[in-house]
Amino acid sequence: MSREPSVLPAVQDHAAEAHAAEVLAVNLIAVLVAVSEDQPRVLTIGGSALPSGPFELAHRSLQSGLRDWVEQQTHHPIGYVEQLYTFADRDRGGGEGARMVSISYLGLTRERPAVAVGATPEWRDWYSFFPWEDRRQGASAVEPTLKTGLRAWIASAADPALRREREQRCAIAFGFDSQVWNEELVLQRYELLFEAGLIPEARHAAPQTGAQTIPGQAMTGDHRRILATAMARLRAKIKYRPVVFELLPETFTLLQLQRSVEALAGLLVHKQNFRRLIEQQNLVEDTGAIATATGGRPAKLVRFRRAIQAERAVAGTKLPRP
Amino acid sequence: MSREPSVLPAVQDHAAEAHAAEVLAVNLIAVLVAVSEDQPRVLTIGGSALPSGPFELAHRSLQSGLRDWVEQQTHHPIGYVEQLYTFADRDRGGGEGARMVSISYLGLTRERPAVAVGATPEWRDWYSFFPWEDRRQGASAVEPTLKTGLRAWIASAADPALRREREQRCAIAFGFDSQVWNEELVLQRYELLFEAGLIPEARHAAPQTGAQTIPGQAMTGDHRRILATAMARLRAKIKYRPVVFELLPETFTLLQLQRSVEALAGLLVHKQNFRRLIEQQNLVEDTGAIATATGGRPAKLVRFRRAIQAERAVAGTKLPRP
DNA sequence: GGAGAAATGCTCGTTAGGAGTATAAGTAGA
DNA sequence: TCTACTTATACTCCTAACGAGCATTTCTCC
Repeated sequence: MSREPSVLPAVQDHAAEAHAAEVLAVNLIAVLVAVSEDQPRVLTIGGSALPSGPFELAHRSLQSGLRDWVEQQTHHPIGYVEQLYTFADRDRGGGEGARMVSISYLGLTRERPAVAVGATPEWRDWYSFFPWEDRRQGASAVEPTLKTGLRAWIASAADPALRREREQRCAIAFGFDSQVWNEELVLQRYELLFEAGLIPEARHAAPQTGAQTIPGQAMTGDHRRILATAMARLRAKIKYRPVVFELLPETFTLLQLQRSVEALAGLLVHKQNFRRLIEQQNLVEDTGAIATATGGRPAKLVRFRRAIQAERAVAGTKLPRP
Repeated sequence: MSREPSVLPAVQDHAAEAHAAEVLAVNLIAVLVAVSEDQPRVLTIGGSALPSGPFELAHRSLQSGLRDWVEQQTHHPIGYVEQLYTFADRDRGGGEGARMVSISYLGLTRERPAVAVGATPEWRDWYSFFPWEDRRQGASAVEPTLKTGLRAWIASAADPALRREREQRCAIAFGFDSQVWNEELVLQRYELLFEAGLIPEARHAAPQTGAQTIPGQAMTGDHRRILATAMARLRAKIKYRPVVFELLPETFTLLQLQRSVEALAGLLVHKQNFRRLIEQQNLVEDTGAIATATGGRPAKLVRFRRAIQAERAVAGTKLPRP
């Protein structure tokens, strides 16, 4: 939570109901996610910024403000919206004392008819911003670069205690030293790389080790961090709440469902166990239709049982291990 | 998420980077929790309001702003702070068009030397606001009143579909019809009671059924809802992150730990299984000291192993069933 | 010295979930 | 038409996690 630079000392005089409440600009930022062709996509403006806009008095509420203008931009209804995090930046824009409060949201939407590539807004594969987060083919291609960079950073620690600490944090976040990869630690990994100065945004913090920058596109301001937050939240959420369905078409096959979960988690799962899980939770029902196979035996087309939401405090789509 | 009244229609003209960003007052609200004498307490101002204050330019960040003035008020360090939710209310204070954005936080602190009762601020048992949430002695005393009220509300539904829906929501939230009580659904329960007009705050919404109001103290504005949010979050969190320790003294016995968990969850747990869980997770270590028993065989005094935080992506204190 | 209260140790049975084997039913191409 | 390949679907096995009890130990208080 140490996202804000610690510039000023703490103040003591703010039992300040005395002077009138100060006013600040409030901004809404959306991380809008869809899945197409087995890739999770995120909606960007100009390729490297998240859509964002001011919260206005005319808006009915924060959420509807967000909904309104996102739908206007994408011309698609957003099924699911949830608040992510609110933060305040001193740095941002307008000099001295200016302050903006940003409220970020995660939104899920269906795969939509393709929008022209290069257009604004544009859907981008979220792994183009976080290549190391995709481990569906095993360790990603950037892994060696990343490991080298982190090792250099660990080694560059002045005292042994600090070195030990860095070592441990890396081990947990990246699954070094026989630890397992935890797909939910997206934000921790990003923050480590940031601290280690291994990503372009960090070109001012942390003693440079001279190590090269990790592949993976940067984003405007701290939008990449916000995306990391969204990814972490979504990866956690699909395990205990059936939100994946917001990303799928009305009817789908179990494999499609599985591929979507895998795309989000960045991990492959055991097919048979995945099906068992879905079935025993009664999450889907047959439509009677059969999928025109892409190869292999045709699969039943199923649909999400919305009723399940009402029936019980729904456990959710757990995902089995690879 | 339908907390804001739907007054105005959605607006369409807000691709509005054009006109200058509008400015709004930003408020910080704290739900500060402690446990003493096996009761969870929440810090109130004037007995029925949560501490809150404006976010000011002088504050280093949102979190430190909160920390600053809460510590100033309570004269105690807060070990743990996490953001809860941000909302905007049209209604609140200064008429027409005035709008305030409120950012709520959950804070955990140690049991402190008692503050005089009746003082401001004052620590209050959180079950005095939510009597139905304490099921450590089995169903609470208010349960019959509550059940009657809800049944009346269900019956008052115009068409059968609506009736059926209400029935189901109650069954899930309150564990009617042989469903089990889920201690995490604090907010859902509150919202149902609100909708049913069974609590004082709701004295304007929903067709009154004439049923009496449920016992349980109301709070200023929507503070009771925020407290519900905090309770839900905390009850969920203690199951997968070792945050209970923030509420305990430096050294403690396993029973003390258990009682604290039970106090928060509002449920009793199986003692032996609870110990097994704690032990196999290596969450605590012996201090060598022995507790001067209150009755019964003396217990080992243990302390929380802070190291655990670093060692692994810590699973957390799971709690066994009653 | 007996009763009561807690601490602590151990067992048992069920279930969730990880992993693998086997078989069925399509498509694409030789 | 036959073969290879791909995917769907059904079962089996095994282990760890966890809910539920029983039993024993070690105190304090009558």
